[in-house]
Amino acid sequence: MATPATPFRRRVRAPGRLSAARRNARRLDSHLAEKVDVRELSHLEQLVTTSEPDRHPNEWQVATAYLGLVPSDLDPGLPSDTSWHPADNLPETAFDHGAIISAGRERLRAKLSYTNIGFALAPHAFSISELRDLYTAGLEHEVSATNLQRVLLRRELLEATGELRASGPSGGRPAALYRFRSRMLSITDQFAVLRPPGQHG
Amino acid sequence: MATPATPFRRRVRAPGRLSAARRNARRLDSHLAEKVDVRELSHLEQLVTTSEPDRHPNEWQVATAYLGLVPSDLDPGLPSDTSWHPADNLPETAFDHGAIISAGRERLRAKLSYTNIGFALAPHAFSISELRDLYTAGLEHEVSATNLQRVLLRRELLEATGELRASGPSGGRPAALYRFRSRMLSITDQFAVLRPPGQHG
DNA sequence: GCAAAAGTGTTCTGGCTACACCCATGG
DNA sequence: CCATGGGTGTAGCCAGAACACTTTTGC
Repeated sequence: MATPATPFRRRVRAPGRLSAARRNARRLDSHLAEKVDVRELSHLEQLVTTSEPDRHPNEWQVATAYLGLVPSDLDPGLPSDTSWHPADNLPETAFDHGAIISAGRERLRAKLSYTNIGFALAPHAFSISELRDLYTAGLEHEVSATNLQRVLLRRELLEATGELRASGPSGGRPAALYRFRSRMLSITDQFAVLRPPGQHG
Repeated sequence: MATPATPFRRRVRAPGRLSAARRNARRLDSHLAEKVDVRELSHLEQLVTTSEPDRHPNEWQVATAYLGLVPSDLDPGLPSDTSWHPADNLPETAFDHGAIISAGRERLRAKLSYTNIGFALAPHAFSISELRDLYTAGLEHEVSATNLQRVLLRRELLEATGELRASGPSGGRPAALYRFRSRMLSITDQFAVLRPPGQHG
């Protein structure tokens, strides 16, 4: 996937500003909300905290990075000084921001395997191939819709809604729609791993 | 394993004090060192940062928890107001400390599967059954020395030193000694998982 | 009919677990 | 010689990957 319109994106630093994902450590709910409406985030978890004693002349500053996920059918508005960037086409980043972004992607990648975190990326109802695209982007490797469907059904993470999506202008069988059984993050399969193609397993 | 003398332990709060693992966020090297000599830690990684705006009347306090590992053949000295506790027989913990400790154990458990982090728990040279005890404690489930040996050799994490450990007073074949090939933490097998017994796979 | 997209049936794989068996030492 | 602890050989298992094939739509 060459990430044309990667379905998940991550807040990064806009020129001259800290993004919402990197505010000074203060009360989370009141300050992340300055940039993105936290209520639109389907998942939020802490990544790392860095202290940068040199930045400010009189006091140590502590910055905490968060990973926030947004369902693919939402596009939260941002203030004009902040913007979205596809995760694999980021502008230059300063300091350790590159490492933090890697950590975020890595965290998502891992949790896609053994938790139901997909619910945080997906709309309430979706076809398997739509979900496949989300997993492909999150896992950073190709995923087969065929197998994804069976893995997630076997694990009982998904259930069919009974609805069908009308087929597109070029035809094709209408897709059955599914939803996540639960929208609470939980470790559903402690030891499960989704491997990239070519890594037989 | 009912944890008789669990070979890994974790700093926890002693009455009326924060342990070294939970100091206020300041420069790490200078403040963890107040309690434990950081140079004795074979591994140190950040867990979570919590801000507790209510604790101090005039300022927000930010506390960062770390997971530090010590090789099983060392026993770092502590100040008299601090002490070691076996991880599954802890004194009462306050606030979110219980969750933080779980997070630490969980982190170790996960990394034992897909990294070479065992080097941080083990002495420089060890027998497989000694290592097995460390893995058993860290993974929190029984581990077969037989299979552990082969898994870690196949992954090329271990190498034989060529030395033998003299057999004990009750006899038994002398154990071959091994060492970790590398003592730098690295993700050696991204998709590997060590499962508990009874979870065929 | 034919292309496109979705879905099903089935086989294959490989890393890990399980288990039977062999080796070296002490007393 | 036998108990004890260490080590090897090999079979079994199963989640998930691979792939062939069937179903449903648009034109």
